[in-house]
Amino acid sequence: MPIRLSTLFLRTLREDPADAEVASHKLLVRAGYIRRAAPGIYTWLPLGLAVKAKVEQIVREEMNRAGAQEVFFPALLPREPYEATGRWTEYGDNLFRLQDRKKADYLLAPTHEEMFTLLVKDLYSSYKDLPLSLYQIQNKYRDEARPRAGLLRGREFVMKDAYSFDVTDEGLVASYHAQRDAYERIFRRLGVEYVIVKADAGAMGGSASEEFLSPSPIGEDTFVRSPGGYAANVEAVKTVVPDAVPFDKTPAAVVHDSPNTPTIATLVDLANEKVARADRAWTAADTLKNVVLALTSPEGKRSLVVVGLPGDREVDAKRAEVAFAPNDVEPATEEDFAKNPALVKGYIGPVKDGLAVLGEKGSSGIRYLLDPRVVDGTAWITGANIHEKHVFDLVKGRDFEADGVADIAEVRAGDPAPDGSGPLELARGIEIGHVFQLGRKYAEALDLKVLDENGKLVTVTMGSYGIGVTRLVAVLAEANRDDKGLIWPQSVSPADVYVVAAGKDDSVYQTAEKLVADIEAAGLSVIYDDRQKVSPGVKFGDAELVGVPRIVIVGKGLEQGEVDLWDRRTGERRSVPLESAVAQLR
RNA sequence: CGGGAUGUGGCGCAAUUUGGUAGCGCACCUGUUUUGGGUACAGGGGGUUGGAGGUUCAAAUCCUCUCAUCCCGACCA
Repeated sequence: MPIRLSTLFLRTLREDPADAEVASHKLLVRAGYIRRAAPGIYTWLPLGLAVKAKVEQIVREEMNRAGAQEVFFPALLPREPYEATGRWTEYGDNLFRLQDRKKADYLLAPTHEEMFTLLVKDLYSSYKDLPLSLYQIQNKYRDEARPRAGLLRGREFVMKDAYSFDVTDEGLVASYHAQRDAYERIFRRLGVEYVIVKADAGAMGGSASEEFLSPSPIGEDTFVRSPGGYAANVEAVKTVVPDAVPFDKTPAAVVHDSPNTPTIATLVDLANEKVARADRAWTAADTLKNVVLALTSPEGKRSLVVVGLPGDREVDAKRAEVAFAPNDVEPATEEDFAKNPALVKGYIGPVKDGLAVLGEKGSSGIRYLLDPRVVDGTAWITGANIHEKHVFDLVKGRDFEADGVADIAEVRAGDPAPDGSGPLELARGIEIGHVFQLGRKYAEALDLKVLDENGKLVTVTMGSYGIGVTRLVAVLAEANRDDKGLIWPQSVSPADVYVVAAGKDDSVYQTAEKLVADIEAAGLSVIYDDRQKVSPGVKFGDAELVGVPRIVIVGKGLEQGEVDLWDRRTGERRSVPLESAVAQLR
């Protein structure tokens, strides 16, 4: 049966909703696909549900083809499994927690690693049962601090989450690639542009991890890519280490007075004024900035670390977070400085009077790490650890050393790609999928073990694979639209064909009715605008807003025995004989 | 959590500066009209102006508090 606009639960809006910012959000609301129920929580109307079901079906088919089996967990879960893995607390405020009448703790699941792990543990106990891949398509709940852009970042959203279970590391890699391949097929079928970027595994633990990002200016994730095809999250970019340089011609380090130079900019100005060189001017890149960070371990122990990096670069908070995980990272506070008088704020450097200050062998004992660009032989202007004094030509490998490397400086456009494939450019993307080799973290925490062929208990290794289904609907809407409305790819359109009956004669509606039936008999689904009292302009406007890519207009062409085929994407309209219309649509 | 903005019928807005008892467009209902680009006309229903307290003869408007939403940032598989 066709979807009839005369009875469809739909009210299109002429104006953009005031609370919507991005185009996909405005259009999905205006065209009657979704309604906001609460911040970051949306109701799906019939048209929206149809699109969501199309996306889900494609995901389902490719998951099944990849050998994964569908299950369905509750969204409402008890606390205990999440307590066992530490995530009841680790998830923090983002977790929706609630209590039943007996005051027992529950949560609305933000993700289901624990439950899948326990389910497999519940039923399986032999290596013969593995490998195994399971998945579900289900609502997830995260109490986001700031939901935004409609479906893009909601507090309730639909996710396909899959998990693989293997005995061996090689098995895990195979399962991982089966999912990764399925993802590529899914996004190709959906017509979604994507790039695969190397990602950091973050709080999920485990090792190998890749993100599928859909490039978009409204994306929340910044990634880098090179002309040679390298792509990665900024967190995952490894800085290219320059070769060591000779320093036999570099003059000995000299301390200069540098009053009122607490910042890099003021220091560079002073250097050019008082310590001018013949060959070129000093720049921020000649200075070594020593940033003091406070690390807090999971046990709550606080310690300081100093990181030296070229003065023209800032610390990237996300890269720092990754580099120092599982510790929390924050800038050192006044209190930290007060407790460590060896650190002369604004004038921090690795040596004072030729003796090491920073580093575990230094007088302060504070750990000292360097940006990878600070290689042996490079000379720097840096703090002298004396108020209002800096040292010039301090050479790494000659005058100072460090305890190690900290690759936490910001990545900039033009930086070389780690694999030598050219200069990096920065781009924005929306995360639409994520594949992880989790390893044994969850299996260990929840004691998922099977007997191997020798009758020995071995811990299972797992992978976790997510696709944001409702987010994909928003991504598709964002990428497929014009100023008139949505333009769905055929693969997810709420119907295959949209038939507009334009006219007032009953004969127009009778003919359209027959045509709709014929189209459906040919196996295509139809949305049929059968509203008799609505003017053609309104019908055309709604057709464009709703965005079914193929539209058939039944109206005044009937006098010549013709109907119009209207391509929503190109705007092209052409008249064809009524009898051949169905054949042309197929 | 920090910064900014906004809360007025279902939706989008005006009236707030200068207090006088709420108005416009869309949507909705009735009738006539129109039917290939959001027809036209007439009539109609619907709002205790986010909430609480205060000032005043009188509060959407002024004051205090509070709640909510949106945007930027922080945060975030």
